[in-house]
Amino acid sequence: MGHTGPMASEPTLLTASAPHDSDPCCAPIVREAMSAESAVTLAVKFKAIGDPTRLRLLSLVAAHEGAEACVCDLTEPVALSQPTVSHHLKVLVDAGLLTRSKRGTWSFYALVPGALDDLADLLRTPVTL
Amino acid sequence: MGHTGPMASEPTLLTASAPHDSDPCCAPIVREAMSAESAVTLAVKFKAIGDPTRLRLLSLVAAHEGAEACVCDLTEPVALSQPTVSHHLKVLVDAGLLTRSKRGTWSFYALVPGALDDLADLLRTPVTL
DNA sequence: CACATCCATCGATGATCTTCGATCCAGGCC
DNA sequence: GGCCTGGATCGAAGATCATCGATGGATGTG
Repeated sequence: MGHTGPMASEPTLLTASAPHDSDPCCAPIVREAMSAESAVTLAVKFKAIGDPTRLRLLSLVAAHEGAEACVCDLTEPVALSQPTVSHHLKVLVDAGLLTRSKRGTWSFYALVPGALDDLADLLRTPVTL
Repeated sequence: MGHTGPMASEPTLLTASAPHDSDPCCAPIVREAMSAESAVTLAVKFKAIGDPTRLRLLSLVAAHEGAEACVCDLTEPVALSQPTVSHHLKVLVDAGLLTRSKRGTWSFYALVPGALDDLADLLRTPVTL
């Protein structure tokens, strides 16, 4: 589906700022630390885990036997209907955080290896302020 | 404001799963790796950075001179109105990611030290699967 | 073949969110 | 005091989202 890239070109959240200006406020230049496109791409991923249900689904999948789970494993713990769970799983797949593999009648969802770690790296502040 | 806690009691996203069951699907028990309350609390933080505008605001504040910025510094880079920028900043403050300090007429926003790193730690997978 | 199970997709509905102009409050300045 | 500026708050409009029941496709079973 084209979502398994290691998002190599993603800049870190905080790039170094250049020392500048001396006014107390409203400096004419404000260097844009993050491009608008990168923000959109990144926001999709963070928005995917910015929902309690999807956060629990992610956790349930990872904690499940074999680090994968099918939809029928997840509907009961989150107490939501099957279409709703399928919808949330699709969001997570589209965000590149989960993979779907069909075996027989079942669809098994599993964590994309390193996807969460990549997100974690982007949140790291480069220097302790 | 009560948002500067190090969220010590927050469990990691992925707790160890107990080996169990042998059916291919629909195991009767699925241990809940993350409580519903933790998911809600965490989702608030991730939802806060799950928006392109807020992601850029966070980045702009961090990259700004002195690692702080006022509203008038941010409206132009994100090309949004002042009320909208104030709203987004409030969301970030409520999520515990930014602090607001009023000096004179201006409100200066700055990163909460360690807040992003705490989020990053929660995303880390405990064991490489 | 007939039937059951698992699941994705399709509207629809109600809630939440984003954005704005208008307004109001607080400080600084004449 | 009067005036200006920075910013928070207040509705309101439009968009997006979460959730569901209903449906249909795909696979396995009798």
